[in-house]
Amino acid sequence: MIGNKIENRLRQLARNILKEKRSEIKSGIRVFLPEKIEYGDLSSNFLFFLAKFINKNPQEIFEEYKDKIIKALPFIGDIKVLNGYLNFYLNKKILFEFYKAVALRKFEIFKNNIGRRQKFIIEYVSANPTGPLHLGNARGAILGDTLANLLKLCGFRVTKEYYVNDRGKQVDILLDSILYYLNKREYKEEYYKGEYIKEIAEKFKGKISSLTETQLKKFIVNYILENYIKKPLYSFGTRFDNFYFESDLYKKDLDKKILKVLEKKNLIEEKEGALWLSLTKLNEPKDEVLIKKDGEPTYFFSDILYNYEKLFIRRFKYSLIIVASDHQDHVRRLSSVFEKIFNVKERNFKFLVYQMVHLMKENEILRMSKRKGTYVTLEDVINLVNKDALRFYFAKYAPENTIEIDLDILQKENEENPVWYTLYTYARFLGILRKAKEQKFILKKESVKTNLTKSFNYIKDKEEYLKILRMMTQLAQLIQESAIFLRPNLIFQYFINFCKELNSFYEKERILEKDEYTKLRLIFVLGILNFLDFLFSIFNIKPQESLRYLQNKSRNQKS
RNA sequence: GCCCCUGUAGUUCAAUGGAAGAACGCAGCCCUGCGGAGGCUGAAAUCCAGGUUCGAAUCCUGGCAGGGGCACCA
Repeated sequence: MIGNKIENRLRQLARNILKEKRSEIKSGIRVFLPEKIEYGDLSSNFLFFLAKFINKNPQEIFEEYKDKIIKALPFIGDIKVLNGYLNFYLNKKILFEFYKAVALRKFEIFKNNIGRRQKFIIEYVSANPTGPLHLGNARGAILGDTLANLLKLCGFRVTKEYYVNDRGKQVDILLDSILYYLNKREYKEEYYKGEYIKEIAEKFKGKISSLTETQLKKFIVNYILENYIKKPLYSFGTRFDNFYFESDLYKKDLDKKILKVLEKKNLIEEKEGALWLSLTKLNEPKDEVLIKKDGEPTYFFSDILYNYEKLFIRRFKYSLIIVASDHQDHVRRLSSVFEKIFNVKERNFKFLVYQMVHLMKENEILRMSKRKGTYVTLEDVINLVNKDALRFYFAKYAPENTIEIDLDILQKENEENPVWYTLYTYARFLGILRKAKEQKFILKKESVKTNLTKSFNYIKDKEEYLKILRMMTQLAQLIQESAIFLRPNLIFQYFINFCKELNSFYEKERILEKDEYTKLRLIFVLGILNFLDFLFSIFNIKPQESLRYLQNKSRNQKS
């Protein structure tokens, strides 16, 4: 990736100039995307960094080392200084590489290799199999999907996993809730309510007497997993590589092994009939129960086993767990366990805590609770609004921000939702190809290949065309940045800005003209459409060929 | 009480210590058009007070305001 190449060369040059400060150079000198494309295709803080150690301002430093900088970066193109930034403009050779790539759908050009084929497990959603998924889970799903896609583009071997808590007290309560419905239990406040309990009770009514409780629980959990979790996830566009069951952790004596390890480290204590992990010895505010006095392991203990299994048995080099902020403290303690007891480095065991999704109703937060049966399921919401609209709506937010959506507004969401803008842009450019076809301009793959160079030579000095192409090249850098910082919302921002440029281009430049260059311009359009396909795919969205869906949606709104 | 997250145009959001950027709304302009559900132009913002820094929306300290968490639940 070109940004990394520049970064390495600049760091090398800094080492030559400064003759020391090695560690600071590595983290201090960076290449990044400039605020505006007018500033360049890529930028660096190189001069600011040197200014710290050399008593001169960035401009003077540039004058002094200009030749060396140019010599270090012979492959790049123009190098300019503005406001102390070093700005790079890619040369035509590099631009042509990108041009060729998008026209021929060779999206590898946007990849990088910081992952070096290492195994990366990303765990997300992982909602309890005690009821339907709700809207908040969808935020985790879109974050996980998008980050998984980005990490793959960075060369990691990614496994997407859903952890199923199929044992423990909540599952016991689930079974009791169903038995209560069938008049086999006394009422308790804690029982789950909601239509699905009735449905499952009716479904399993006949089998109750012939099955053990353990078997029943297994059936029920699987039923919920299939119908109330996997099904809405699939229609939302989320696929997992693996569903890992908590109960499987206790089949290989891993629990005994881990307990022994902890005992050896003198971190186990018996208090009030339960087995405790002495986290206070590791400077944590409180201890944690591992085995309850009834002999059952806690969720926390299972999580230690589960993540130990990920890192040391399945040998994932990197683990990322995406959770909502109501798990923030749990996750912090877990991280502390792995760093302090198992010596796992922070960068190998990462967490992304995203803030809650609040459903607003008349300016008040609608509190969602599975037990009370007062929640809006993901399925309900994607029946109301287009799932891509919902995906895009969530994709806009940085993870650490709370999302507040009014259901009424979400229902009305049509042209106000940015996804319509991107789809509209796509449709406009697709319209050009369709019109071309009507006028007997048919682009064959062979013809694209043979005319690529001509097409590039035609567009390469035209400002409007060039701006679009240059923006496309920036995606390579952006993919790496948004993956490293776990911020898929950066891609969203870029997407909207890119569409804005496309519409501006569309107004200014005509493609289908009565001259001999139409074919050359059509190749450019083809590249744009391919590129948009690629952008949509990062969000697991497939662009639609027409906007008919949207028109129906607006009509529905009126009726 | 303790811990975590957030406070940016009228509104909803963005910005790894580096050049505050969009969308919706608002004002003006552009329809004999490759899809006007567009485009162009403009007005408009970093909660308050200190500090660190060549440089702070971003880091630190103290306020103020909102959200989340502090179970032998998951």
